[in-house]
Amino acid sequence: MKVTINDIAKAANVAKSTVSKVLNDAPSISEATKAKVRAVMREMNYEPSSLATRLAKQKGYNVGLVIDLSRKSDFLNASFYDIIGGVESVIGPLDYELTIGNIEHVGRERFVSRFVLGRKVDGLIMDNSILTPELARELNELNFPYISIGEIPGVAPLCWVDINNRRGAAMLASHLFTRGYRNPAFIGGERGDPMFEARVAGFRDALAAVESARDRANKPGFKPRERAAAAGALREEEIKAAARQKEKAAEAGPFMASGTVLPGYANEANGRRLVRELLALPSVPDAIICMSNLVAFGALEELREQGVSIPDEMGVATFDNRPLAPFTTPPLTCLDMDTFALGAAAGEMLMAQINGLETAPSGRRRWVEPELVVRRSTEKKAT
Amino acid sequence: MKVTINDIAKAANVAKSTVSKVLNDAPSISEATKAKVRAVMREMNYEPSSLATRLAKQKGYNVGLVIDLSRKSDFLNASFYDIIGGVESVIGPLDYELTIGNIEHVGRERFVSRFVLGRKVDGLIMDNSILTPELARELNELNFPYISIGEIPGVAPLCWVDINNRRGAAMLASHLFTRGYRNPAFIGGERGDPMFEARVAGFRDALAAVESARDRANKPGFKPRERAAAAGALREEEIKAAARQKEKAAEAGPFMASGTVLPGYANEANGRRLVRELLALPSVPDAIICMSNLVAFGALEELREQGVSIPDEMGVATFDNRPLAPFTTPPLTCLDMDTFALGAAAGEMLMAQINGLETAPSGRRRWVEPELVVRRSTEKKAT
DNA sequence: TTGAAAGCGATACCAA
DNA sequence: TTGGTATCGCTTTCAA
Repeated sequence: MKVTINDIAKAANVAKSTVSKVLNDAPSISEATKAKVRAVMREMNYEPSSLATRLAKQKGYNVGLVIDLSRKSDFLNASFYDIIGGVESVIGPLDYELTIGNIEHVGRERFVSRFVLGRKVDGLIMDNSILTPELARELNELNFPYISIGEIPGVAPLCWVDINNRRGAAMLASHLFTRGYRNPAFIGGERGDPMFEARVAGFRDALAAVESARDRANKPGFKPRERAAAAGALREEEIKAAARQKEKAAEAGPFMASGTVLPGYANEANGRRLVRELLALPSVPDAIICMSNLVAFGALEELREQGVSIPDEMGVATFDNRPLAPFTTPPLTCLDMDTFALGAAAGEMLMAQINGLETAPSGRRRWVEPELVVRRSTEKKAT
Repeated sequence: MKVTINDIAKAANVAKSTVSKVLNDAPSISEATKAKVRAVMREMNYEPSSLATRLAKQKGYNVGLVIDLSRKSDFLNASFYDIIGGVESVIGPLDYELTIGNIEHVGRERFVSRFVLGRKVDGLIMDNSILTPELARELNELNFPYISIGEIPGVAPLCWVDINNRRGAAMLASHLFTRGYRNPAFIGGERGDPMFEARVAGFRDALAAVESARDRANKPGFKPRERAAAAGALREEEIKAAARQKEKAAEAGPFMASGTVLPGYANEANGRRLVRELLALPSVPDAIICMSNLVAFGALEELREQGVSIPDEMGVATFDNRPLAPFTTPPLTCLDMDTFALGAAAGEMLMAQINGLETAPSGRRRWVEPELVVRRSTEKKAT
């Protein structure tokens, strides 16, 4: 039925070890026999058994992508295809396979044994909701290669890739300032969630940069660049924005960003609720940064119902381009995340680990930079 | 470093064949030795090598899900996570793994050899854009188990699972009639695409049922049920709808459904364009069924710009609930597809094939029934 | 440059 | 109820 290395050896009148060498293109085999053997292989439609190869080579050529199918993360859900695509794009050409593991059925405890000790895979990729600090420690002890999608602060020798959420939030806030908004708020997300914390931190970075610009506005020897750079990881455009904001502040009176942050599970209902809270504040913000598309959608709805005009009275910006940002009324200014690149980065780091390319400490984490997509929801008329 | 069956045998003072039997819980082994061996295994943290097991058993315990990452199907993209979840939910508990294969890197020709002859997997799941008739024939010849997601008309002994698109379209159209719309059109989709053809067929089923109801309206012995059932695969509610429509027709004058179908690649721009075409028709439809969310979104935009009120002057319904239907203005009536169930069905059929459960011809295809979700876009005021 | 034989880590059949 | 041994299909020394 199925043709094996022995069949080829017999048919080609050589030893099976010779066939094996031809398979691996060993330099010790003459071109003549190589050609002969290859001809036979082609003729008999031979394909080596990957199982046998992997057993003999003691290498799985397989990486595991572990997911928790019981938990429906909006983000993962929408970008899963892209992440897989990214991972595949780097491991595929290296002849590695991708197997999907569902932690739901395996169980958190038996998980390590099954995948790692059972040598099903040579490396693991998982998101930070699965990769608990304990699991990380266990894998570290076993010296087993793995990558986390999403940062995990605290666990020491850990490799991760993540969207640069902190910079992203700063970009969003800075964009709002550039557009003339003066008091942005941040809504949605849960305390303790690393992604939320990173974004809030970025939000504060931008506020600090702008405030610092204002404070120094009239002092001699003011250097907005250095100031802003010191306040957080800001880019040149953002620093320029801060400088411009400085001038605006002079014209438009005191700068009042209160930096309101209202957490809440990121769904539509909370988007609405948090906007109501915002509108009841003593100093009502004039712009909102939303944790997710759903929050933003809820916010948009509520603002419409309350008769608040977007973008003139209130600017709205959000994280993620998908699935809704281009399709709301008005379309939402947002941060587009390159999730394919995220997957590819994870794949690359994992391959580097597996193949023992010792990663310098700096190479142990990789940020994928988000991209600002400007749409009508923040197109404030020039004031 | 890693502990194997030999280590266990030595440590437990038994033959390795005995250990193997314990591993497989063979009845011939005494409880005493089982307990002893198991204790040793636990102590030594032993986990059998899946590679070795699979080689020895000559079974891969692995199914391949083949995708074409270069092609971005909106549908697959959005539901990929769910489909995977569905597949996993049935194969996981059976100790099968899921490996993702990207046909982009493998190449269409070398694909069969790699996956099938290379015995990487025991079965294949792929969508109908990958599973060409030639490939199907090849797999049939090899007697290799595979399932197509999405029907492929024509290829004889082929297993597939699919959303019941024909019934879905009929449900949508029938819903429109029930709501008092009288001349629905269908826009978007490409001729030759099985999904498009199936939906158009369902659309016509519903038209035929209603027309038949009208034709017989005043004749004695009219039996709407039998009539409608004969016209297409319609459900009871739909038949009732047809009957009600009959009465409406009597009050409201002649029934005029022209059954306009306007194909076009399913994107936003075509949604707009096709709506313009619709509005220029001699007999302008009063309702639209859209091939996809993007088409529907374009349609909504265009209608708004043209000042056509939804749902009063024009009803709009669409396929798919995701990603936009709940979030448009007005929210879209749609057909929600249970893609998790689709994946699960594919997994079940594949497992049945792999395990040689001879599937009766009737079991060779499985429809997943869509669900109608009614929203404001078709809430015509009672006339 | 080629071949023979010993693994890789399990399973499975046949004796004991 | 257990143990010995061939086997799965390929790789990898080590001799020839």
